[in-house]
Amino acid sequence: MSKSKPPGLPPAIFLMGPTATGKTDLAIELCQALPCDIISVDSALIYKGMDIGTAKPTASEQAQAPHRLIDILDPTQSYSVAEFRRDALQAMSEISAQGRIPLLVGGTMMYYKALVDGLSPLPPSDKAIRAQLESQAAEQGWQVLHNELARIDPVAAERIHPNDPQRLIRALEVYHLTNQSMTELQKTKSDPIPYSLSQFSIVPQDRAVLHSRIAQRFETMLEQGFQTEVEQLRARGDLHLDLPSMRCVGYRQMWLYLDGQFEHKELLEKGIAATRQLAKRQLTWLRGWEKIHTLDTFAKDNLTNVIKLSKLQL
RNA sequence: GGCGGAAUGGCAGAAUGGCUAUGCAGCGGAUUGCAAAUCCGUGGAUCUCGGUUCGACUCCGGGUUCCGCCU
Repeated sequence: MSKSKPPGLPPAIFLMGPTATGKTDLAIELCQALPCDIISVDSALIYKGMDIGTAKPTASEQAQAPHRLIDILDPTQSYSVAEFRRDALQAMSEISAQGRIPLLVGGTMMYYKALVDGLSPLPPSDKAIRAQLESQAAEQGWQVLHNELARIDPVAAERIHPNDPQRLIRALEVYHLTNQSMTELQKTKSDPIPYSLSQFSIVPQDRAVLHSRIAQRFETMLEQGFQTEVEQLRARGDLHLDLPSMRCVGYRQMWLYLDGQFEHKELLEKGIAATRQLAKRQLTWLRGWEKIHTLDTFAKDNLTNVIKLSKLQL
């Protein structure tokens, strides 16, 4: 073990990137070359029974390289960034303790963000308060809630748009739960991540190529029985479109298709478009990301480069 | 071949003489316990040639293409 960094922080590797760019393949190669253990950073792979539509690593891929934080929840459940951060840090410390390197792989960029930068001591969500705020909005309109937020937390109201129910509810919820404004609480932040990070993203250089890979992959999912997978989830009877799991890209569109909301041709269009939009948002996160090495999906020397660039910080 | 109808942005689709809708897709951005979520912003069009008119997506004529019906 080499140790060139005075603080002696253990190493960790991040492999980020939009959907359909080859993260899993490279991660498995890395595991064969370095003493790495994979931690999934993906808000959809956490769900059991959602395999085809999430492009979950196959059984044989997982046999080659076990992934942590996959299949940890039932689709009726929900997860959160804070839970992810807790679970990921736990897994990272276990891996490091064994003298191995945590390799974080996935595309849920807010999870990475929270992991690297930490979170503020905000309270967890509260179902009852959310339900109450939502019914208030249904009666009085979201503008009323926004006005209320402007009174208790003008700074947050400034940046949260009145049409953004998710953030509006969260900001009000925080206040109701703590009697302090979100802005006040966000002045405190948890410690930075105690690892020496090597961060990579993998992306095809040409957007058109990314788009065609996305289209191809969605069609492959259909061939692999994606419709049946969603039919089975529907048949359980306890799932619905308001659950985070069923709002995942592809699942939502398939659900609506099975409801008879549109034709098969539109399913294809809408599923692919939703995936492209996801990729675009992921690219937006990546564009401003600090200390990142960008790899090209089609480069032949990605493995070599990751090893070389990671060692610089080991 | 004849008759009728239609041609508007990548797609769908309004506007019948004077402010060039709108939706979807695309593109850019935001992002602190649902994030594969949620939200914000945004370029781009009247098939072609001529005519009428102060002014044409709109009215008239020629052409082209498409659709339907008939022979």
